[in-house]
Amino acid sequence: MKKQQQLYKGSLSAIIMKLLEQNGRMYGYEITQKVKEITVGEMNLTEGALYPALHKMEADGFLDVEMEKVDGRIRKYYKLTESGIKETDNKMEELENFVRNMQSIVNLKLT
Amino acid sequence: MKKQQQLYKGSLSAIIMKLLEQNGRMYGYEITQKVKEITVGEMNLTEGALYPALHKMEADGFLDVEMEKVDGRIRKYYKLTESGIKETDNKMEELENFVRNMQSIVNLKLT
DNA sequence: TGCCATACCTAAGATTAATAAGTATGAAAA
DNA sequence: TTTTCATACTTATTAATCTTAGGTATGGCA
Repeated sequence: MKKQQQLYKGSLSAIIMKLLEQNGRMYGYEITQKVKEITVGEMNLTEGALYPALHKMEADGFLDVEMEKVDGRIRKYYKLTESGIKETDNKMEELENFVRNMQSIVNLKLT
Repeated sequence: MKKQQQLYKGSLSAIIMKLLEQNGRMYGYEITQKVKEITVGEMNLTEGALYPALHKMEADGFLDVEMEKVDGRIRKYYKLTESGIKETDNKMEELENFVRNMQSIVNLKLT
């Protein structure tokens, strides 16, 4: 049993937005699975964090939603709005600056 | 006026510990100045976050304190304990894993 | 039948940083 | 000389964001 990577608080929205940017549209559960897949199980987005985050981003006008019934189950597909695309760029710049600054301070070893 | 970099929550203790590891011992105010200097003003540790964090790390046994009076002012010098050194390694490994995973997900552009 | 994966949801709690306010010294500027 | 600024510490309140822990429901498989 591998140790779960804890999320640094503030990074979740960047993850969501970037995945939506890359994939066009996704539904919540799909996002959790994608993150698990990409990080080989090291990161696990909890649903208790994910869904409220999606709702907030929608309320903020960064995401649009489409409901679809697939195999008897409801899926809510999210995609970035125009404003969401801009916000994605902002978030990414912030994240990159953060990592750069952390690099300077703590001398990260990234293989 | 440059935009201040917000801290991703969870990163503060890693910053403090790594600076103490590099510099042997430091006092609170010195840590804030060091971070400002290294990041060219982009990061600004708020004192309301820093001091409580130092107190908690001391309470957790990761830091030792020495009080000194310099120029009529009290300074509290902190240094890592044995347990603090181990914790520093853990924190750094976590941080590196986090950045690696973020790399895989969002494709960070680091100059 | 019961369990598991899928797919959504929310309430309560914990953690952690920001904001804002305070105390105090000493040096430099007005 | 009075005020302002940098130094140096402190704490309480607020805000943001995640975890934990529950809940509902469908459909496939053992």
